Amino acid sequence: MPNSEKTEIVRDKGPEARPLDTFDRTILGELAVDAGLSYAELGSRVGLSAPAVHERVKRLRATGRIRGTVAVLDGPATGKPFLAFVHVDTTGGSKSRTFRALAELPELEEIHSVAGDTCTLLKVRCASSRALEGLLARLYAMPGIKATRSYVVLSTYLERTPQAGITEALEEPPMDEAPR
Amino acid sequence: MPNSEKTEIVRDKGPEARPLDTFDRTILGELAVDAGLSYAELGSRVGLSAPAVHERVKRLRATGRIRGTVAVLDGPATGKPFLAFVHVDTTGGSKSRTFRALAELPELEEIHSVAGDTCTLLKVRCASSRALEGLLARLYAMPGIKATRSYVVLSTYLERTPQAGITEALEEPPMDEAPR
DNA sequence: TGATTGCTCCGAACGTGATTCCTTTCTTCA
DNA sequence: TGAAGAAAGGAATCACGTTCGGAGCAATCA
Repeated sequence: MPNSEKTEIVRDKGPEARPLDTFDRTILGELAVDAGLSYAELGSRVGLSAPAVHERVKRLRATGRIRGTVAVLDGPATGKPFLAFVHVDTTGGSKSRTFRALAELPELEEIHSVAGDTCTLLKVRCASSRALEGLLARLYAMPGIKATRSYVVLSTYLERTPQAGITEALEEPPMDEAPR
Repeated sequence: MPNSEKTEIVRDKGPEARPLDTFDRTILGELAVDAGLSYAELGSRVGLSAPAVHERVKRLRATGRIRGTVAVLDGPATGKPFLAFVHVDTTGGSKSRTFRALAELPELEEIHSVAGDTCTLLKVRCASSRALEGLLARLYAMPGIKATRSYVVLSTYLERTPQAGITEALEEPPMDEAPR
């Protein structure tokens, strides 16, 4: 199972990283689904030896393609069966201070600044609707919070971390008005 | 590093599982942040020996508290810098067929059925705004899709998988109208 | 109160797999 | 055509996951 750091630090290449060949993308695809694979198994799936995939995974970590490996907890099974998305309207003000305070709560899973009819989108997972109420109360106690609109999740059909695959077909020009 | 299965199958206790003591919750908290910890390191952090935490992690897996361990990929670094949430209005119809088709796309990260002024909420990560356009085009080609409203993410301040912690204070009664 | 049962923890030993080293091969550039 | 760099494979080493046996502890029941 691909270990975190532990190997000597490989200098972060930053933006000068190469463009991800097929091997890399296959490795990423496998690890995004199950990071508990042995290098031998991973190697046989992508068609490389264990040391070779080890080298590539090390590089994928060093270049920031892999941010880390985590255990995925089950919300309901760990006491937080209640999931909601909260749109927030804010008036100007120091959003980063507010966000930092929110991020302290383990109930907050995502905080995005979005374009649309609201400013901010939160993903909240908590124990009950009462806990959401408590969270909203805290929200309104913060400066610059104008309004919220909550979407309570009734059932979840899919929930996963970023995947490696890219559907090329989505990029095709939608209209046939010859770009040039 | 906590391995997946591999150990003999421990009978899934289903709902009869115990209520998660402090050790369990600490272990979950650590693994939700970094699943690459060795059992020895994990043990020293929670105050147990390696075999003891191994036993507990095995149980946490068997009882479904831990759904799996995955590598967290970086969207921009893997070619998908564009993130959006799409609210979808559907008229009755077989949603599960539609959802299954959508889940095939690696661009789809989340599909929730929600309560509110829309029916469904999608989280989409793709290569560009054009790809989102292509995805919306596919959406409208599906039966029962009435309207969509998209929120394009400008910047992400927090994004993580479910955490183990629970903020008890959120559960406190919001009003002082003595329940009894 | 005392004995028994079950559970969980720890120390030590074992085996597997991660990690490294080195050689070979392929590609690229002079 | 020759040289240099990168990358993959094979083998060896080493760390860690995993198991085993025993001890401590709490709860149950006689």
